[in-house]
Amino acid sequence: MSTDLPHMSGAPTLEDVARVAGVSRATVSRVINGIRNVAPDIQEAVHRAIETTGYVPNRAARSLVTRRTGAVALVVSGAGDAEGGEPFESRVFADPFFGRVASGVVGYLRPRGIHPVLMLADSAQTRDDVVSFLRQGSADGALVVSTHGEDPLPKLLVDAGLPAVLWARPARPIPISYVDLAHRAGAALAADHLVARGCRRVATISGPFDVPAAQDRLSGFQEAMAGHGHPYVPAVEGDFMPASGEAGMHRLIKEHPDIDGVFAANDLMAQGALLALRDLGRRVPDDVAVIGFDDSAAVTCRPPLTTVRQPMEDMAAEMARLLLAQVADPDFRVTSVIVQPTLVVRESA
Amino acid sequence: MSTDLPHMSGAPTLEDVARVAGVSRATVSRVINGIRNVAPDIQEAVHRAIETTGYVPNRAARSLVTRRTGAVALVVSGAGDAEGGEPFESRVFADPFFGRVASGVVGYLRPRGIHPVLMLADSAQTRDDVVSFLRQGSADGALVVSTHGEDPLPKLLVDAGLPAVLWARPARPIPISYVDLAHRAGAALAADHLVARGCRRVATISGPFDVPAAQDRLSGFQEAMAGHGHPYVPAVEGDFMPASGEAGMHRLIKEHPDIDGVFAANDLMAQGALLALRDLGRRVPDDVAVIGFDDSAAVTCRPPLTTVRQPMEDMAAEMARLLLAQVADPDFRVTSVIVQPTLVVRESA
DNA sequence: CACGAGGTGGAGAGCGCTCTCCGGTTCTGC
DNA sequence: GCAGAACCGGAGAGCGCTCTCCACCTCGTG
Repeated sequence: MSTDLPHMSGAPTLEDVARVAGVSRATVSRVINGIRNVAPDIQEAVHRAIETTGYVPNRAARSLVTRRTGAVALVVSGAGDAEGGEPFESRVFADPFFGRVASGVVGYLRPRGIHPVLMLADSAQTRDDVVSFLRQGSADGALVVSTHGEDPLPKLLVDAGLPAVLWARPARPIPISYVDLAHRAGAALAADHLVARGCRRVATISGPFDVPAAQDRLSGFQEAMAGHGHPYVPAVEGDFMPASGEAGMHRLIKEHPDIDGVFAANDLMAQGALLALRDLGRRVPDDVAVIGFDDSAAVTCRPPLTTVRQPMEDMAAEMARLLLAQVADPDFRVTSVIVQPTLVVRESA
Repeated sequence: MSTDLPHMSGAPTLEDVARVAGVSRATVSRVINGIRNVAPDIQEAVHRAIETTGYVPNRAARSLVTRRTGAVALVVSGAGDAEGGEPFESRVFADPFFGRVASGVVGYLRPRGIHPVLMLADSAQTRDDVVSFLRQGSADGALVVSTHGEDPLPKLLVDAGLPAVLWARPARPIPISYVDLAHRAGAALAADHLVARGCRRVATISGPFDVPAAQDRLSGFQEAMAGHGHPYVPAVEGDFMPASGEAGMHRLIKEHPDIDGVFAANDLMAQGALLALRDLGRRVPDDVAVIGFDDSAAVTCRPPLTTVRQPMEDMAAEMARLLLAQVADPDFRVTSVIVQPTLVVRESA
């Protein structure tokens, strides 16, 4: 249907549209970008010409001059040398956490016509790749989700002066925007609920101590319990995976057989804990109440998990919003957003 | 450390490197792209100049002339108007299926320095966006995962002459490359195993009838069972989600209380079926043997699921490989790859 | 020693777009 | 009725890169 122009090779360009519409390149550009006023009849002619030629602006040419790409990098950054030996990408994408973050990012970006470029950084080499990618002008900025607090990527980005927004507060203070959850407040919610429920012997399965969020959830929980008159809370360290929750639960019950309440630092570990409790013949929540964190895997558990909800999609969208603001205005100052969690009561506690 | 050049504004360009190295732009370009011979000492000088200037080639400028971007679109295409009302992106990214495909794609693309751009197409508008995106030259081709067989996107892509590779054979024949699993053979594997195990009353929980893969798994299973002397296999339709597996299992047991073997068209539904069987007090695998499909959620089930393994990561990598071949050589003919599944025996059957 | 072949670096023409000027036209106000 | 402002379209200079020519130089060969 776009064969009206007989002797044109390749994709139509602005020049072609201009010729068909009988105006100059500049005018077509103005119409397309809606910049300045253009007489209505000329606009009409240009639109018709675009229609007949099937013109689509060339992104490379455009971003060569505008210095904008309309793309952002969505980077998952962490260590690739896990014991499992499983490739980093497998672990990342298998994690429902990543899925929800991606969902929130895409939900915000898509209506704005911008798309995320998926990147993984799990080594010095790949971290440099991310920096190069941005410096090349392949994307306007980066949304970074680090799996470890000590991740060096954020600093590299800051040093290179590249727009970036982090998921979660970095372990060391860096002048960079981030979005995070009030983990301590969330953990306190869990503590309050367990105590209100009448639990007297409460323990916790923590996340890895080198993850700031895990630290906060642990200390927040311990503090809140102390406030309720329980200065000592047995704790075991997990790795946020179901198996570690299961193992942790077994250990806790072995060392403290009279436990009647458990707070797991995420739903996956809570799910593992549930499995362990069933194996041990303990009823949930009657014998042991269980509370998770994140509200990620909560409904697929048996019984459905009471959990501290982390609105990941909203937080991810907020990251995207901050990044775009930063890209649009280089003087945009570093801003951090702390989101409040809520307790979702289901059956496990 | 790159302040050696006092009066340079913005990022260093080829020109800057050339000046520092005392050669021409063309020579620097040749060194960077490794094209033609350049005298060793000059190469050395150029590399040093790149080092001191901190030069990174501008991607837009490069792709403007090469007509290559070094990016591919990873498109999830489906219907956005689900009953759930949940946004499309949430459902897509929550699905471990997508995670594994993404993992395979990234695993293949990353070592080659190319990155996938995440796109969702769930309406006529967004499908056009994908086509425009490619026509703009924002990506060199598309990897398309359709959630429904009748998805119109593949045809749009073919009509526009854009390089694309599909996950799974499209419902209507289209001249486009795809990678698919031998679903019927996989279902037969499940049938053989159930029969060999001694199951006499076998039923199946199918996927949505409008998904070609679900049809194939169903008919492949029925055919294989017929071959084993079981011409009639009770079947209920699910939607690949755990809840539908649970409901389906309840229905099957109600209508056929003596069932001793079940084949679910994916692991998620098998997981639901397991839940239902526990609620009903049936032991797995002693009373009822259960086989899933995909090997996606199999290990987190209780008991661990015997399942038909679909090597999704390998298949996704194969898609990427085909796409790059097609991008590199426009005359590359349409190729389809059919992957053979294997049976993974765990505890549930 | 002359001449052609082969190898190597430079000059310069674009790739398709945006955006700053500039010149011409139409309004406005006194 | 005219100066000045406001408006609007065109010309043209790049954005940073690749790549085709072309010029030059060094050999090898008859």
